[in-house]
Amino acid sequence: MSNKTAVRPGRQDSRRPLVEEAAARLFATHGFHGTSLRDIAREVGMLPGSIYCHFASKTDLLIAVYEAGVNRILDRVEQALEAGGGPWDRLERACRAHLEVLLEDSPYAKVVIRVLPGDAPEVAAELTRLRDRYEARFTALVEDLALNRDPAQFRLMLLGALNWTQTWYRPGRANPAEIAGHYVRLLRDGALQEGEPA
Amino acid sequence: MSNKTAVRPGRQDSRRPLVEEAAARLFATHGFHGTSLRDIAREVGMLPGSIYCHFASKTDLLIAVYEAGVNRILDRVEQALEAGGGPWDRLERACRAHLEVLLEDSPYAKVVIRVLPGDAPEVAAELTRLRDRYEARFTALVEDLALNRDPAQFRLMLLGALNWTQTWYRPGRANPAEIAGHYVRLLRDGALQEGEPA
DNA sequence: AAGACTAACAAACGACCGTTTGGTATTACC
DNA sequence: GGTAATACCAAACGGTCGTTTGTTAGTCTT
Repeated sequence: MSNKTAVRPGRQDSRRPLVEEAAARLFATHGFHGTSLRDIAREVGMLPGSIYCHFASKTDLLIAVYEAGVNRILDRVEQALEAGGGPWDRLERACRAHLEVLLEDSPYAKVVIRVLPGDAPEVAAELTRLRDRYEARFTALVEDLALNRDPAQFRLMLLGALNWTQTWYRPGRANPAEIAGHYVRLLRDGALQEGEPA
Repeated sequence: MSNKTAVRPGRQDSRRPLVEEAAARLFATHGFHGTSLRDIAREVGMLPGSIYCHFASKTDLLIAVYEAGVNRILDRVEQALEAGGGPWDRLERACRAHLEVLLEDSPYAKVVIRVLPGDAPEVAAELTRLRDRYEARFTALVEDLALNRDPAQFRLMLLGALNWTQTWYRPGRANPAEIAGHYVRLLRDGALQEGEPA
């Protein structure tokens, strides 16, 4: 009776990525405390205890998702910046990439924005460190604008507005490209310069 | 042995406000799922079951806190608008009031921003309705600006940036008045008009 | 082919969860 | 002063939580 081989894949961590992805999806939609290991296990069709074959604890799983999320945002933004261009163009493309991965592509990215470091106090410092890796990239982009003053407030305002989109965004209305365009244009020119005067 | 009267206040709901306030504080810092009724009860020195003398369920308690939070933000903003002024001045004062109550004064307000309606699916519609009460007030303020286009994106960007401050704000750095001033000025004039050219 | 290794199961652990029940002491009302 | 109402205690309910333990079945190495 050997016609049912490959049911158990054995050594190669085959289902680890599946666990991670299910966790990302559930953390993104229900939050960290709102998701149980049993929910995650059910999603990939295994038992709760089996998760510990791949992750030492629930918070370890969160860290893995968090890190993957930051990497995905960074990769996507880096890729969007390869085309070069002026500092304002580059900033807008970075914002567009940020919103695309956050709102449409990746539940991993959603977790980075949705789950606060304080949700897992024991690893809060680690999560903050991961978040800061991305914020640093954004700081550099804003510095390139060579603003006369308050680049920090500029950065905080833009990043805050971008991240908050997750609470109201629904597919079908304004898309990430349009939102990024609006936001960067507003910050650059101001609302008083927008559009043609009637 | 009647020299210890007034230990039990009896009929008048004396400790109900205490329960509500403790819940607001804990929901604000640890989130809805991260706070147990036992945590709340311990904070006010009573037993978990006793909370049900005042609230029918944990989600009912959340609704009460949520409603109080929205009312506090609305009251504070309304009060800040009494002084009149031009539409841009009024908007800045509203933002300042919003940030003051959110960042410094009231854990109730923090809950409205921190806790997402989806955290309590059974009452999500009710929580969204409460949130919308405030957003509507803000929409009116933006309409008064008579912008040429995209008042919706303008409102979403400003409100998003304001609400996100809760994730990075620490007392001692920029205060609410300064943040509101920066944000509104940026949105009105744009970063290119900021400061004196070197 | 034998042994080391590991993904996963099966089952349980103690702790904690939101909630309920019943009793008790205090207060307000007629 | 008797009675109803209430704020709270005391204790438990069933359920779920993150996690652990022991075992089984398959793969990889040699």
